[in-house]
Formats: sequence, structure tokens, C-alpha cells
Amino acid sequence: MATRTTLLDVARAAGVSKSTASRVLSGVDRNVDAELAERVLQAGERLGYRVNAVARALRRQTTGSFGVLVPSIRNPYFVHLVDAFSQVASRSGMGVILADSLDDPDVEAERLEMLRDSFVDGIVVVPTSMTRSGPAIRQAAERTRVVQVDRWATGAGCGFVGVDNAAGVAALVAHLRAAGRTRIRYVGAEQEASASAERLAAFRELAGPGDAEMLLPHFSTTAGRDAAHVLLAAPELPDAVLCAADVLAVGLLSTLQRRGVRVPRDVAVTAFDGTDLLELVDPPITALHHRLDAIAARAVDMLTGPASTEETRIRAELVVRAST
Amino acid sequence: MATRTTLLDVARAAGVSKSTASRVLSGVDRNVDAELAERVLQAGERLGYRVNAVARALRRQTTGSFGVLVPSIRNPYFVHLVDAFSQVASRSGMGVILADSLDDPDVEAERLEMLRDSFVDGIVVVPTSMTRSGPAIRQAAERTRVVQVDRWATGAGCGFVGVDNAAGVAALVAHLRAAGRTRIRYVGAEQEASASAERLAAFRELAGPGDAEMLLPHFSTTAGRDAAHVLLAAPELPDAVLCAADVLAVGLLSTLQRRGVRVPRDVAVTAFDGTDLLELVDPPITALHHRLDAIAARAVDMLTGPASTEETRIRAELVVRAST
DNA sequence: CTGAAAGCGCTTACAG
DNA sequence: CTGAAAGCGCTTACAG
Repeated sequence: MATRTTLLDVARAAGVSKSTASRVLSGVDRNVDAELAERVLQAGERLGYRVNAVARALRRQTTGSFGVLVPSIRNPYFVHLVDAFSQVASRSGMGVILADSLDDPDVEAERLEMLRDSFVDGIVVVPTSMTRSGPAIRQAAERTRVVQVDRWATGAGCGFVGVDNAAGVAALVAHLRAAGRTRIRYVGAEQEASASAERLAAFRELAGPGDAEMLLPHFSTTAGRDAAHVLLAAPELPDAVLCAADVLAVGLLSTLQRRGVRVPRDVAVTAFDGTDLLELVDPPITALHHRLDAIAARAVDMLTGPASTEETRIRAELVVRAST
Repeated sequence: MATRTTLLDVARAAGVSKSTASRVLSGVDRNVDAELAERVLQAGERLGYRVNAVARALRRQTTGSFGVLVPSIRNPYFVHLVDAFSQVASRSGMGVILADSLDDPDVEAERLEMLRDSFVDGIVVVPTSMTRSGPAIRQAAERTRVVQVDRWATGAGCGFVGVDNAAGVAALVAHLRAAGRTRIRYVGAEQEASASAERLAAFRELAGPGDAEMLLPHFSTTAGRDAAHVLLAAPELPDAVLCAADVLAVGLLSTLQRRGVRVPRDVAVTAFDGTDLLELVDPPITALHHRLDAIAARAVDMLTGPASTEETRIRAELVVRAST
């Protein structure tokens, strides 16, 4: 904690100008005499020089960091998403600042404002609500670059990168039909998220006479168990279930099995949001695996590239496992 | 995303100097003529002025933000801890930057370096390992203020704020003794965390002839269930259990109950790290409730005050519930 | 290839 | 009470 070594200190120690020291240390200009460069590097090392990120940011007019705001950091799916952003960021030498909206649009608005006024070049946001998140996002987008990821909010007025939900549902349904399933039950939850709404709409589009849907109050393992109880109470079981989220599928599967239902023989189980969770259960669950790295890479491109309100859809990959 | 409004823009629009505009807008100097102040405020509002945090930070030599690095953001206890820091921060107009070490000392070292070279005045860290986190923390502490929270690492060479584990164990044991319990089983887990080591040491100090201990490979609900199975397999049950973490207690309680053990009649159950989790089960579990807000407040004081390697212990509060 | 100088947007002694 | 000026630590045209 002694007073920090500055670029000037290094330059003096190496007997060069600040300009030259900067060129060497920032690695931005290769045209420096090898011997001078070596002297600068040595001096920097010896004095423990670290560039002052604040000064650099002011001069360069960019912080090299972006914020990532997710509805809830406790949801494993978002943890994976955040991981994907961390990796894309570190690959391009950027920093990421993480924040959580506690699933509340008001907290989200406050966090957006906080992020926009802090040390970021832009913000990636997964909106908490399709209907209520728009205004705050639009406001943030007036001052800094904002990209919506995974879910969008109406009136946000900024770009979006997410999964192609319609294609995903179509792939799952086609897979189930090919296995002869005609009584598919769609199990979804609250419709605050645009992704949920899109999945349900796509399912309705494709539903046949034997298919049906069920909506739960929220996405959780417990809700999945409840769904299983509802299915078990009905006179006839469906022959397949399409869960809008992996946590639902895990809860549903275990309860069905405990009650003697054979998966996949009696009921095939499938899900969206394929995280590791789905491989931990027995049988592992067939699911759409989101290309989170591709989503993150594209979002960062949009954040750093020219402004746009473009919408990018990335196809999820169907991973067939023993549950179907 | 038009070019940002600067202080100079506001000053011109209000017909004053940058100095005056700054004094009004930063709210740091009350000695400004009321009418001028009003004009500046109006102009700022009209132009949508927001101070440039980077420029302010460079000039003030402080960012007004600090980093919080926890072992795992998925652990509910750390989520609570992070919440406490967020609140203390916003109360004093500071920002907090959140990071996660994935329970890995190597990742921790990398994150520490990243935080120290970014836009923070200091770092709060919950070390992943008592034995392995020291060097990286010490290194970070050479360049920026660092405070350890909840756990400490040997050789870290910086301040610490945490729970008084010895007093906590003593309170729990006294509570159980007062209820006539003489065969207490301490259920702990890995000893990488200083808090675990302290709790176990304190228990050994107080243990009577009927007491015993059991160490599990890790802290989790599953480990708690495993512990219950071990207890059930023995010829005689203990009459009380002291769990070193709440997740252990929850898993243990449910498995004991499923096997017909009555809580608290047959076995009283108690825990450390009292989060909401403990109130969700039936019976709710008696536990030490950590004063996370006090811990966070003290840590931020140490971060912003003069450097010190002081150690502060904050007493946990014993919350008696139906499990004892 | 190198250095002197300007300037990023603020804040704050300093002089008036 | 107000403004002109300096300066936080960098980077980068610009001139040589």
C-alpha cells in the first residue's frame, strides 16, 4: 500500500520518456528499440508497476469492462450464462461486472442505473419481465450500450440475443413424434419471461389433438414435483412431457418414478435449458442444450460493435438421452 | 448514445464556470448562490447530465467501489453475505463489484488480481482455503486495501472480520446442556475453512465424555443426509446434534425424521450459519444467527479507514426454535 | 524510432 | 461566493 508506482516512475528508472514507456508497457506499439523496451520492462518489473485502470479508461474512453445483470444469481441456468460471459470476456481481455436483480423489476431498474453510472462500456441484461422491464432498459440504453440476452422486454429498444425457441420446440416435438408419442404434455410456468411465452406459443402451433398444456406458478424443482402429482391424479398419463425448464423436468421425473411410472417406457421426458442437472438424474433427460458460449460471444460483439437493435437467434442443440 | 453531456456543457448552458457547476452537481460545496445553483440544476436536468465516474475517480483518487470475492455464489450463506455488503454499500453511496472463486484457490488468485487491477478501492475476500489462499491475498494487499471476512487464511497479512466461533459453540453447547443433553454429536465437514477449524476446536474444548464428532467430506444437504444414516446405523443415537452449517442440519433433520426419529424429543438439532433455510423445515432449527450486517459494516469501515491487520469478532445470536 | 505536448472530464486549492 | 488554473495518470497524434 505504499504510494503506487506510476508510469513516470518507470520511465525515469529506465531513462526513457513516458511515451516510450507507455508504448512498451501497454503493448500497443511494436516499433520500439529492443534494448529500450527491455529496459522499460525490467524497470516495470522491478518497481511492480501496474497500469492505472482509471487513467487509462479516461484517456482511451473505454473501460474494457461490461456489466452482466441477471434476474437471479441462484438459478443454475444463469450461473452458466454468467460463466459463458466471463470466458468470452477474458478471452478478449475484458472484465465483467456481475449484478443480480433479485427477480424484481424495481431492483432491476436500480441496478441498471447503478451499472450505467459506473465503470462499464455497456450492459448485458436478462430482463426479469417481458412487460415491466422495458422502460428501465430503454433509459439505460440512452446512455450506454445495452444488449438483452435470453429474454427480451417490450419497449426496451435495444438489441437481443437468445435461443430460437420456436425451432427448439419444433425439434423436441419432432423427436417425440418420431418415437410415436401422440399425447405430449407441455409443462411451463409463469409467463413473465419472453422465452416462456415463445415456447408455449410454439407448442400451441404444433399441438395435435392428443396434446395438452399445464402452467405452474413458478420454475422450480418443487413445481416440477407438483406437476407430476397433477399428471398422476388424472385418469390417463400423457406419453411424453415437454418441460419449459430443466428444474421442472428434474422434479417431475423423480416424482413420477417414485410413483412407479417408467421413464421413458410409459412417459418420455424432455426439457429446455440443458444444464448439468439433467445428466445427474437417472435416466438422464433429453434436452435442448443452449449454445451459451455462442450467445455470449454474439452479445459481446453487439456490445462492442456499432449500435443496433438487431435480434439474433441461436439454435439450441438437441441432446438425446435415455429419457426418450 | 449521442455523445455524452459533459460538465462543461452544463456550465455553459447555465452560464457559469465548470467550478461552480461541479460544486453544485457534486453536492460537495454548499456555498453557492441559490439562484446559480438552481440554474445549474435545471441545465443538468435538461441536458441529462451524469457525472463521468472515470474522470471523477481519477481526480478524486478513489472509485467509491469495492470488490467482494466469495468462494461460491451458489451457497445461500454467501448470497446473504453479499446482500449485506450491497446494503452497507448503498447506504454509504458506494458500489460493489461481485466475484466468485468457484471454491478454487487458483481461480481465487486470478480473480484477486483482476479485481485489484480494476476499478475498486479495496477488496473484501472470503478465502477459499485457510492453508492455500494466503499468498494471493497477501499479494493483492500489497497494492490495495484488503479485508478478510468470515474466514481467514494463514499468511494473508491483512485484517479480518468474522464470527466469534468459540463463543458460538459455547452458546449452543450451553443451551443443549441446559436441556439435559449429554450426548452431543458435532457434525462438521472439510477443514479448509478457518471457521470450520475454529468451531471444531471449540467443541473439543467443551466436549464431555458422552460427546463425539463426525467429519464429512463437504458441506451440503446430501452430506447432512449421509450423516443421518451414519447416526442411524450406530447402536445408540446421540441426544443432540450440533451442525457446523445450516445445509448439513437440513439434510440431517429430514432423514432422521423419515426414519422415525422424533426431533427434538429423541434428538435435538442445532446449527451454525442461520439462514432462512432453517425456518422452512419442520420443526424449524435452533441456530446461531450471524450478524451479517454488522460484519459487513465493520469490514467496510476497515476497508475505508486506515490500514490495519486487526481482527474483529462479532458474536452470533442464538435463536432458539422448535428443534431443541 | 523517440519525445514533448495535448487532452480525456472531472475536482479543488488558490486568488480575487 | 466565483472562476481560472492545475493536475489526477495515462495514451496518442504530431513533429523530428
